[in-house]
Amino acid sequence: MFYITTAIDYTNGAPHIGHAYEKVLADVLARWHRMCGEDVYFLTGVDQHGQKVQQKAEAAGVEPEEYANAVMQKFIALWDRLGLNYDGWAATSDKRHVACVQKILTNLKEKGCLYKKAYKGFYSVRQEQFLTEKERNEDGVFGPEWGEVIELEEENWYFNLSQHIAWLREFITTHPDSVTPEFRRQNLLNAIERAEGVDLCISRPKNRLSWGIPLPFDPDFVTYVWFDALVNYISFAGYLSDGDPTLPEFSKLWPAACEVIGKDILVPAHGVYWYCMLHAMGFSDEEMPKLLVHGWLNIKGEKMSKSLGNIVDPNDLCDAFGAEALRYYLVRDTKTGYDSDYDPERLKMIYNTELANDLGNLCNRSLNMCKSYCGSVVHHGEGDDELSAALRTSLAETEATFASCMNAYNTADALGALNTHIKQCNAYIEQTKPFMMAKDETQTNELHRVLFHLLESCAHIAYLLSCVLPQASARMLEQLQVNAAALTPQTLAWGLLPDGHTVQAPTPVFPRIMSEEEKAKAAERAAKAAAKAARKAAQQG
RNA sequence: CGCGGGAUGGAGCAGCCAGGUAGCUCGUCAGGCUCAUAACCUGAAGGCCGCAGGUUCAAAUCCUGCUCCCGCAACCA
Repeated sequence: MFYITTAIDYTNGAPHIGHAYEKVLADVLARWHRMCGEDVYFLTGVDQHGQKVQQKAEAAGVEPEEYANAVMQKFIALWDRLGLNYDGWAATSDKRHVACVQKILTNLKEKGCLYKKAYKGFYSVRQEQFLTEKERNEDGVFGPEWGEVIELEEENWYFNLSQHIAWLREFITTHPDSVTPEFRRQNLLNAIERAEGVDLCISRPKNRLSWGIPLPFDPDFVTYVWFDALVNYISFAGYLSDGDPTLPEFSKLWPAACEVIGKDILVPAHGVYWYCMLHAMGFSDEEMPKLLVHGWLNIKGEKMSKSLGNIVDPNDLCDAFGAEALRYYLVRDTKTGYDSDYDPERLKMIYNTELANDLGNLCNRSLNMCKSYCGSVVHHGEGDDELSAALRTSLAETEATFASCMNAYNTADALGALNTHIKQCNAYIEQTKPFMMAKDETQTNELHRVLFHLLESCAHIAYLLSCVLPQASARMLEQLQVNAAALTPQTLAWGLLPDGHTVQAPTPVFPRIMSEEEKAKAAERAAKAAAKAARKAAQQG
């Protein structure tokens, strides 16, 4: 079982391209493992509780639940548009989740992991949190970013996080695959050193915050939003569900093979709180989830933020370039784990070169030659030649590289490998010149062999791309008349197209995206080439 | 000495862990082709691999020092 989750998005604002990146990455990985014949469960959702949602709702004059659900619809609509194929939807106001969180809290209290104590300190009304000495600025005062700061004494419930830190350090140290990439794991280890000796406050007084899950043993409090949100990975996997038929069977899913999160919520939320929560619940080292930590998409080197006003709406990109172009860009032009720069010019460039010019054009010209020269019937042809043998070797190597990269979450290099083979196919056409062979009846056999090699390559590529471009892939396979339902990357072998197989006439799957200016420039270049050809013809004549 | 990421031809990146002719994509220039989505193929120009030392027969790669950029308060993946 490959159980993959994403961070659940906070419903206090509309989704942006960063949200889309994480979900597309997870969807691509989920689809890949599904292709490989594994049982896959892909969970994503939204984090609805907490102070900020309550505040936004108050400002909008609606109930928090209504507000959270309205924002949730924006996320769902975007995920639909981007073709996310998730199996479970984790919305934290879901009754099943609430029940699970409360059971966990009850269990932890019975185990003695929770305690109530009074805390007196400086409290930021705006940020709704107690401040520590670290929050003081150089002048020894709390800066204006905290708004009004008052001294407050308050009782709250605490989770004995500090009791688990020694175990956590040992676990992370001895489990190199717990956090990917490696340098993020080092970040976490550094953070653990600093996290010592502090317990986690897991409650908020109801008079301050009502939009949350009530503590089952103390009705004056609701659960701290992180303690609530992190539980989604197990609550929606069926943990403590008493066989609820609307939820999966927990023992089949857990532990998660891959929890996809952003770099900002590794420390302390996932790397410290979550692992320690699970440890407190009684999960063993072998039952800990693995974290895949991705970087951020920056805008021209700057962090994307509401305050800078450089937020990118994925819906606009879908309008301009199409959802699949965006999917391809997000997993092709980012190195998983590291920050990348978002640049719409690059999105267009990559789409035009790799999908339109290289792959789309390859499929189109190959199918077109098959139609014109062979009545759209694929013949294997007798014998062999060096160029064709090299092409088959290239394809086999490409498929191996693609698989190993995808298994290592390295989507960029997986797609890069495919593109390299696509380029080789285009070069193979120039080298073998099937369009010349078609004019010579004695070369029919060679022509058949070349076209078969091209179309067979197209079929393999289209199939492998289905985890990134499900719709475009389906259209290519349709034109190639290949049923990919029973295929797996492991059993993918030469000969998908049987001798005598009939394909369809081509229709471009990836039309080029060009502005009027670019069209004019291209026309100018074409005119120049035509003039040159004419001049040459005149010279020869 | 707070932590971490980065600095490689015009742009974006790989190579560094396991030293040995500096690679990829885009762009530019020239040539070729005509099956194709004004697409494709070939070739060329363009880099003292941030700076300074050191180790070595040999350093983008290892070591030391330094400079610069970006994150680490909030909005926020």
